[in-house]
Formats: sequence, C-alpha cells, structure tokens
Amino acid sequence: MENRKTQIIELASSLIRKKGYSTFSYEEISKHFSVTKASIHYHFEKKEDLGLAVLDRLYQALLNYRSVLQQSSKPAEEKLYDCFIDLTRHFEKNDISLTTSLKADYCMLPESMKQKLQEIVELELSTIDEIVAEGIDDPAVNTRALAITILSTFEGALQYNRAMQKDFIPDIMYGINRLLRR
Amino acid sequence: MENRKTQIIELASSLIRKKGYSTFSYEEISKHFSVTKASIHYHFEKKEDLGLAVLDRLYQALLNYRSVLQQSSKPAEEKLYDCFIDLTRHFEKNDISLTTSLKADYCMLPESMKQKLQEIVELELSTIDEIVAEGIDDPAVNTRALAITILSTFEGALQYNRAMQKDFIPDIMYGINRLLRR
DNA sequence: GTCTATATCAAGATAGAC
DNA sequence: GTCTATCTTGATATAGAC
Repeated sequence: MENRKTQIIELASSLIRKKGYSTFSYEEISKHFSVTKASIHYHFEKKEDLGLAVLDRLYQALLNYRSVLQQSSKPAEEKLYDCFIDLTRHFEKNDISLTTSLKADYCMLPESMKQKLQEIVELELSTIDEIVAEGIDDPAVNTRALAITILSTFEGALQYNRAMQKDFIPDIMYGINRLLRR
Repeated sequence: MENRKTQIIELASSLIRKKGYSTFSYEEISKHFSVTKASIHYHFEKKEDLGLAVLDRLYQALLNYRSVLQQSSKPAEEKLYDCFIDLTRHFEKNDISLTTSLKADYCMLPESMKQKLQEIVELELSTIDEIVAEGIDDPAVNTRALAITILSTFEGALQYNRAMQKDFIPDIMYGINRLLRR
C-alpha cells in the first residue's frame, strides 16, 4: 500500500497544525489507521523523517501555487484578493497554518526541519511580495514590509480565531484594506 | 521559602513561551532548582494549577498596565507609540508572548486555562482598542478591528523573528504606521 | 515544608517473526 | 509490508518518610 505513506503524511500534517510537532505522536497515527506504531516506523523510520516529508509536500504545493499565480493574466489587485480568499479558505479548513504551528514549536524542531521551514517561510514571503509589488507602482513603497505585515496579520488572526472561537478574518481584512488603499 | 513559589511561576512562564504548555515539564523545572519533581508538585499539585498561576500573574500585570495607561495624561498618539515600544521590548526580552504560545497549544489546554486565556485575550484587545480609539476622532473607523489587526501583526511577526532569526519589527512598524496614518 | 521512592503511562525507537 | 514484543526514557502524579 504505497498510498498509506501519503495518508500518513496528510494525517501528520493535520495533527501538527492542531497540536504542534512535539505533541503529535506515532501512537495516535497508528490508532487512526488501526495498525501498530511499528508499522508507522516502517514508513518513516524517525519522527524527523515524517516531519520532513510533511514539509516537502508543503514546499511543492507552494511552488505550484506560485507558478499558477505567476501565469495568471488577471490584474494585480484581483490576484491579491484571490490570494486573500485562498488564504482565508485554507485557514478555515485547516485551523491554523502549518508554518504558524511549526514556528511556535521552533526550538524543539530537529535542525533539518528548521532549515526546511526557513526555506518555506521565505518562499511564502516572496510570493506575497511579488503580488503586492505588481499592484503598487510607487517605488518608494516597501512592498516586502507590506507582505510581512499581511502574512503576520493573517497568521496572528488565525490564532485569535482558535482561542476566541470567533472569526476575526473580517476584522483583519478591514485592516489590510486600509493598509493597501491609496 | 514562600519565594520558591514565585520563582517556579516565573520559570514556568518562560518555559511555556519557549516550548509551549504541553511540552514544558516538572522535570526541567525541578532540575533548574536542583530539587526533585515531587517538591514542585508540593507547590503546585497539578500542572493545571501551575498553568493557572502563570495566567493569573499575567492577568494582574495586564490590569496594572492598563490602569497606568489610563491615568497617563500624554496625547493619544504618543501613548500608542509608547505602547508599541513596550510591546517590542517585552517581545525582545521574552521571545514570543505567552498568549501567542498558549493560543498555539489551545486544544491541549485544560478547560480552566482556556477560559482564563480568553479573559486575558479580551483584556489585551480592549486595552489596545481604547488607545487607538482615543487617537482617532472619526466615528466611522472600526477601532476594534484596527486593534485586532495591530495585535495580530505583532504576534505574527514575533513568530517570524523566531523562525528566521531576524528582526521583523521594523517591517511591521512600517505597515502599522501606514495603517494608522491619516 | 521538603524530600525519597515509586506507580503508572505514553513516548520514540528497534529487532526480528511472519 | 505489517506485525508482536520489547527497550528506554521521561512524563504526571501520589504516598509517606523525615
């Protein structure tokens, strides 16, 4: 069952978002599939291997997402708002983002995962930066700072959603609109 | 040593920020003070008791902070920027904020801590909202949404700092200034 | 009031049977 | 490819000595 490997990655990905890297366990993955812990260890010898597989999958998905965006011929502003919708949807489905959860657990990650996480974060930032820059002509504007502000805001808001059992996305969209308007 | 109790709360507070509530342990607290785990259990019978003590301390500190702000006679804009400086300093010293870390661990917290956390988050939001509102006359502006955006941005940025070993505060201050300016 | 000793459980991981 | 069995470690927690 080559498929089992993918199933494990998907479940791990969801568990990391919910509970964090150091708190999710082979035990709960094995129970979910009604197999033993040992068979999970067969697919991913160490927890670190599974963690890296989760990160690799995310990295590929992001690369793919960025290239779709780049090939789109929509006007920049529309692209950016599509992007916000994607972020919102992604977050509704997924509680909080994988990178947010891993950043919280950062000091407990193995070195290999820290490095991969940095690559992913850098890719996220530059993807948003590219779209923001496309929509803003003024060369005096620091678009990378805006991209960082936007992503920080989204990720922060998701954590508010989780703790307050309320949807703060409309509030931060109000803020982001104010931030971007001429 | 009634002082020991306070020392434990302070250490626990710092460990929760670094590693999260479910990952910090009585073991490491006891090692730090060169005593046994059992003596930590003497001061705080259950982990939940220690967690609540940490939250109570934060709640009191916040109440105190807010009342100092309210009594200040500075102009609103200055107050707000003092507040940003406090946030930045606090965050430099403390890696990420306690509430950010606890929001990431939210689903593993005992019910009592979830409730206390919500009270604290609400207090943080209303404190910032009050200052923002003081500085903005226009009744059409949704100051609470701005407060949420600002806090989300700060908390998100801290997690970026941690993972990227870089200081993103100047970037988000650029964004927040743009957000607040007339 | 602080300790030792211990109980209990779940974690990550490995060896080797089938 | 999946299993049983087992090891080791570290977690929360309790009982009871001093």
